[in-house]
Amino acid sequence: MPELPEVEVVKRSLTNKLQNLIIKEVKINDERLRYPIDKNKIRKLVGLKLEKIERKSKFLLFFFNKIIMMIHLGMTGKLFFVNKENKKFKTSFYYNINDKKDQKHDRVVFFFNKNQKLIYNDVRKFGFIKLLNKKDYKSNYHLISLGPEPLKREFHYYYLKKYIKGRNRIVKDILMDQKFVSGIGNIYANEILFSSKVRPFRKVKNLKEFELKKILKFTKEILKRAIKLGGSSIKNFSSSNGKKGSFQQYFKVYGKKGENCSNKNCNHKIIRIVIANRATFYCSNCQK
DNA sequence: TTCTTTGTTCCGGA
DNA sequence: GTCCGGAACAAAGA
Repeated sequence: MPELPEVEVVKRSLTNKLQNLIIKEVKINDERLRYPIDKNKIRKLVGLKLEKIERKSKFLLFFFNKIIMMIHLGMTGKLFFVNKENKKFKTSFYYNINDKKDQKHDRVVFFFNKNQKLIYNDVRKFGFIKLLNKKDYKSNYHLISLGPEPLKREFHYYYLKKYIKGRNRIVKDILMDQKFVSGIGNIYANEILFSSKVRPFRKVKNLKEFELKKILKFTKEILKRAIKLGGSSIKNFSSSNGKKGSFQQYFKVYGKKGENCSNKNCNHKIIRIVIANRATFYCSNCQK
């Protein structure tokens, strides 16, 4: 579930805590993630200083001298920070260190100096950790074909117009296409289209200029607001007794099948359909 | 047992 | 060759 806003929140919070610390040990509990972890490469991190953390699309990039560690959280990947008092945090969110259910899925533990730890936890193991040298990084196939970052200036009307020219695809599909724009997944695609008042299965070639401009505007607005609110936490996050991201409180359609449309003067119910095997929610009255 | 969840890749057909 | 849509895949919980 982590999409651009959640990954950005993780990046910011970890930067505060881990920048300039040195890795002392890496413990692998389970290397069988989406791609098996290269144990030899990951051990080479020992002794290196974490210089900075960046985010590209939904990827986290941990820069060490000569080595870059790329982490993708997949569906259920989480990064926990554990401070020297042994308090465990999910990014900025407090967790119970003794929660055995959580610990079961701790796949990799990074021990830093000053008694700080970073834990990669992943229930379903769809995430991955790759180690790249500078050369691999430049040609990495995950990164090389990514479209622009939606919050940057290069994601603008003329780019969009040019990209969709001659394409016969539906708008929800293209919003989630990482080659078109980076970092948007199913949840935010649903929300963006609701705010833009565009039905998810409209063909991009049939969208009017004002509709395309709304999609651009709401893409930027919704992602920014979600980052500001600490991202969205859904499902199993609710069991924690600490702080959570709160954007999910502002979902207007995602997961709202059968509920009343949130727009004033609309008494229609939110519909759920499946597009390209993905749950898709919309209001047939408000979205044209 | 079956269904659901997601991002990504793969493949067949147009 | 390119584009598009659907299926498959990963794993685990309900």
